[in-house]
Amino acid sequence: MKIETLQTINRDFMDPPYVQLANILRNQIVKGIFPPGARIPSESELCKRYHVSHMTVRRTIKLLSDQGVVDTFQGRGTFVKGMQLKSGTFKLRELDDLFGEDGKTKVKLLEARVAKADKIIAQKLRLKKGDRTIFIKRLLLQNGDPVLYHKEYLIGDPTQPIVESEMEVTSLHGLFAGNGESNLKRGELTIEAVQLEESEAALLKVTDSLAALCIEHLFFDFEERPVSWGRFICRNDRLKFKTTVGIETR
Amino acid sequence: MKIETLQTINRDFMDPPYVQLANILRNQIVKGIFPPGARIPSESELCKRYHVSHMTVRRTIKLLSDQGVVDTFQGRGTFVKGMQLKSGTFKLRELDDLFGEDGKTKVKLLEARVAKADKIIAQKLRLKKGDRTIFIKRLLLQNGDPVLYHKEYLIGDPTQPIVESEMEVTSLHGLFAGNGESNLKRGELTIEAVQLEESEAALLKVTDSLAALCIEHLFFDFEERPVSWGRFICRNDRLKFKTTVGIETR
DNA sequence: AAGTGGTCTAGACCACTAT
DNA sequence: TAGTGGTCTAGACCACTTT
Repeated sequence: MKIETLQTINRDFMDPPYVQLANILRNQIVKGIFPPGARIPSESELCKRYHVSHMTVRRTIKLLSDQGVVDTFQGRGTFVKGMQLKSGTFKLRELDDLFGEDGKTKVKLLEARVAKADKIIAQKLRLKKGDRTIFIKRLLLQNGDPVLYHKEYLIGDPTQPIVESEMEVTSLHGLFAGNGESNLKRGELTIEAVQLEESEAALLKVTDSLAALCIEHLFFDFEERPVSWGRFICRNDRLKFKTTVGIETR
Repeated sequence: MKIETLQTINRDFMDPPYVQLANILRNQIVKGIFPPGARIPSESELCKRYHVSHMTVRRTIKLLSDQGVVDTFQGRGTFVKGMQLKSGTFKLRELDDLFGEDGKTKVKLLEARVAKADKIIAQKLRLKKGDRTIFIKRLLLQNGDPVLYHKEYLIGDPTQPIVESEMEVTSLHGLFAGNGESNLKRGELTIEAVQLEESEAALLKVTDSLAALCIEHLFFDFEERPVSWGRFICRNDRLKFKTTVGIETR
C-alpha cells in the first residue's frame, strides 16, 4: 500500500492558491486518480483538505471547467470530462503570426474599384441588386511569397475616396493584429475547402494541389449593418490551423 | 442634453447581478458609450454606481474578458477590445450535430486490418518502421448520404481482437459526443484543404469539386503516448465550420 | 501617494439533487 | 433532510502603474 501524500498549497509560491489547487487536481486527473466520468471531491471537502476558502475552491473549479477538464452540476457534483472532439477550436492566431514585428509581411493592392452588387452580394450586404459597392482585391506576401489572397465587397461611402475607405474599414493588418481601432463590431466567419481557379492559383503561385482553405467573412458595424463581405483564400502549404482537445499539459 | 438614466441591478431578476451588470456594460460598449480602446469605469467606481460588492464586479469583468469584450491591465484599468480576427475560433461543435439523438447517422466500417507502419506513421506514433499497427477505414452516413470519411492507424494491442480495440479507442460516436469514457487524454488536430483522390471522391459520392476539408488528428493516452493518427475527410457541401469574432449579441 | 486590478476570507443565503 | 454547487458581501491585503 502506498501512502497518499497530500500536496499542499504554498502561500509564498508565485502562483496563487487557486491556480496551485487547479494544478494539483489536474495532475490527479491525469494520473488517473480521478478518471473520466468520476466525481471529484466536493467543494467543502476541498476547502477542508487544502485549507482554502469556499470562494477560492470555486475559482479553481471554474478554471478547470473553463479548460474543459471538468463539468459541474448543481446539486450533484463536479465530474471529470473525457476528451471531446467537439470542444476543439481552431484559432486564427496562426494568421496573426503573419504580422510579426519583423515586417517581412507586405500587402499588395491588386484592385480597387466600384462594382455593382450582384444577387449574392446584395443579399449578404442587405443591398438591392445593382447597388454600388467597392470591390477590393489584395495579396499578402511573406518574404516575397504569396500566402493569402483577399477579395471583398464593401458598402461604399460615396463621400469618401475608395482607397481611404478601404484602409479604414478593413486594413488587413488592423484586422489581424486587432489593435482595436476599427469600426467593426463583429464578424461571422465560415471555413471551407475550395478548388482554386486558374487565375487564383497563378496569383498564389500554386502549382501542385489546387485545394485551398477559404475563410468567408461578413463584418458588421456597431449598428449591426453588414459592411463587408469577402473571402480569404490561403495557400494550403503555408497556412495550417491547429488545435488541441482534452487536457492541456503545460 | 439627454439625461443619462442609470440602469440598475434587479435583485429579483432571474439573471444574477454579475450577469446583469455584464449585460449593461456590454450594451454601453455596443452603443458606443465606451468605444474600442476606451477605459471603462474602475471596479470601485462600478461598485458604487451599481451597489454591488467588489467581488461581484470582478466576476462581471472576468465574464466580459472571457468573452473577448474587454482586456484588463493591473494598475492601469480595463479597456474595450476592438474586433480581432485572431480571436476567431472554429468550433467542431458542428460535427457533434451529426450525432443528434435521431439516430439518422450511421457509421459503416469499410476496413479493419493489421498494417505495418511506414516511415510517416512510425514517426507519428513513435514506432519503428515496419511495426504492427491497426488500420481502420470508416464512413459516416447521414440519411444514407456519406458526409465524412475516417482513416486511422492505431497502436495495436496484440492481446485484443481488432474490432474490440477499435471500438474502445476511437468509436466515432464516443469521440464526438464525448460521453466521457475514452482512454484518451488529449489530441492534436490540424485542419487543411486537400484534393480528394478518385477513390475517396467515389466513397463520398462527390462529383463536382474535389476540394475537401481534412482534419488530421493525433490522439494521446494518459501516459502521453500517441495511440492513434489519422484523418477525417469531410464533404465540402455537407460540413462547414462557423465562428464569430467581436461582440456577440445574444 | 493615490488609484487600479488581483487575491483571499468567513460567513451567509439560495437552488438543486439525492435519499 | 443533508449534501452539492452557485451567488453575494464587507473587508482585508497585495502588486502594479500613474501622478
